[in-house]
Amino acid sequence: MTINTIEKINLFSSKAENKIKANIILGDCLDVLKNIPDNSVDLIVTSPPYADQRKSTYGGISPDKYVEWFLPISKELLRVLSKKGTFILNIKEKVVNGERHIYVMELITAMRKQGWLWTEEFIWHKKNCFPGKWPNRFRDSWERLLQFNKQKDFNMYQDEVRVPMGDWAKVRLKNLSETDKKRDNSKVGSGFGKNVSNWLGRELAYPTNVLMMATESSNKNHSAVFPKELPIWFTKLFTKSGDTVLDPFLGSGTTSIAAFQLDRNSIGIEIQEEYYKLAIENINREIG
Amino acid sequence: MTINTIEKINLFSSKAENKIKANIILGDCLDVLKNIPDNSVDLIVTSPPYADQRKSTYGGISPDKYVEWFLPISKELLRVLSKKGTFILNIKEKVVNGERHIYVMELITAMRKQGWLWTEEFIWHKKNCFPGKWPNRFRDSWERLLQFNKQKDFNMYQDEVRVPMGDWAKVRLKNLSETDKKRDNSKVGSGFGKNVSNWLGRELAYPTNVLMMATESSNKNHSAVFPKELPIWFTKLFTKSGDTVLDPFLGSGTTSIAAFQLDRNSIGIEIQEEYYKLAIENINREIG
DNA sequence: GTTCCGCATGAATCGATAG
DNA sequence: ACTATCGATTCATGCGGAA
Repeated sequence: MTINTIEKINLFSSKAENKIKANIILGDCLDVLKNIPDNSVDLIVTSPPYADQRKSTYGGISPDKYVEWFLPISKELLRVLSKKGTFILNIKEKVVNGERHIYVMELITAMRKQGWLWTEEFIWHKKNCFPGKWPNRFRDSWERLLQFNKQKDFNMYQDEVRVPMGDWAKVRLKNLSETDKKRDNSKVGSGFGKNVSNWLGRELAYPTNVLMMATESSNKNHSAVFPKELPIWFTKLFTKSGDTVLDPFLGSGTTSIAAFQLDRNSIGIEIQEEYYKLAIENINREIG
Repeated sequence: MTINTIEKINLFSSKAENKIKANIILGDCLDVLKNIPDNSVDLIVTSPPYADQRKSTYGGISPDKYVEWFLPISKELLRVLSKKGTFILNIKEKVVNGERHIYVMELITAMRKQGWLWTEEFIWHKKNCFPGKWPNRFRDSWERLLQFNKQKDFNMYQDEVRVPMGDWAKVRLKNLSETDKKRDNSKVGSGFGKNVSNWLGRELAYPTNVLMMATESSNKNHSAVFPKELPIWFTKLFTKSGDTVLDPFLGSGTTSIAAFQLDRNSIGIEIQEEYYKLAIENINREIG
């Protein structure tokens, strides 16, 4: 197990420990998780390898064995999550033999038996989904974002993600992507809090449980399936500054970057060295 | 069991029997379905009463007994559906005790055991969802449109639902829905097939499995929960002219109207006399 | 005949109150 | 304690009336 820690001063903290730490860890998450204390994480956001994906890494989890593979991990996640914390699981069942496989439904059932509450199911509506054409199926342009909690009473900071009234997705995405480019050089970036301030004066509304976000395809080094807006949105919604965010399947580092920029501590675990290095590289680049 | 049949000549049919029939039937669908021959229906589109809804009618199906209540019906539906036919089930689980209930997942599992294939899950993204604010939950703005089939090889006419490409399409579609309503009395209406013909010359794209449609809210006589675009879309996608569409929970007649306008035969079953009469009224008004 | 504004209206959910 | 009912909350939409 190798740990790489990136630190910065949290200007807004009044605590003695006023540093924000991003820990990037190389290792199998099942092992690494066992070293994380109980109730110490405020938010878990992750997009685990899908069934039959990333074969080289996890030995090719077949759809039929997906639940069996994931349950020991979710058990550890349940342990490390704080009482009022939230677990967001990005997942989508694949088509097997012309039919949608039921491992996601089985997983929800099994996790409920483990003690998780299945609080909500958000939809990630991908505007630019994977192209293609099949005789009996249209392109799949949505994924599940399953919300699990330990108890009914969890932390939720709804005001942090309010959006202008009307067609919020369009306006928001447009502003966001434009600002995103400009902000590339600005070191102070804290998500798109800045943009929201531009909207003051307009009336704000609470969003719904459907998130319309485009996938990021323009990344040269690695195609981030998970757009940064996703962890940003959930981090703002379910944590406050100084909290800790965990991603047991970090990939190229998106979750950690989002957390770091929003002044949240983070723990990112990645089993593959190539991605581990890439994640460190990416997070260092993002903070300038 | 009372049957009301509305007929019209199918101008495009070359068959000897060139009439299109819309049968509206008053009765419990479980009884009525038993009189429908095997493999005689090409598409089933329905939106059954949700758990704990419409108590007066179905005796208030509790979420815990929902599967048990629905399975005998789905068994009949499996029998009457043609080999290459499709069953579209509109459903959404409600929140019970702070948690999403799992009766929908249990239903899918149980229907698979009955012999159904769970081919796909479309998302109906409702733009105007029910308002409200809660401390731990956002507004629910999507519903499931579960697609079931008898076999992997089913009829699907993808070209019938193609839409113009690009952002331009959005504007166009918006205008469309507004115009559509004004044209409520137009006798020729066959969904927005007419409009598609206006788009000839434009580049067309296949849609995805996310449908963005608003609920029709302020209908004077009775609010149709199911926007007409929904059965229109699925009827065009999964049937051809002269085929038969079935809705065992007809409500105010939306499915039958869509089928009739698209030159498909239809069977609509409704248990409540009030709705039955309303459906007949609505379909007669639609055809002028 | 247009466009603009105001209004009623929902496949809901939570928390409190009452039996 | 556990269930049943009720009020409060909130926003996209179509309709009707007015300029």
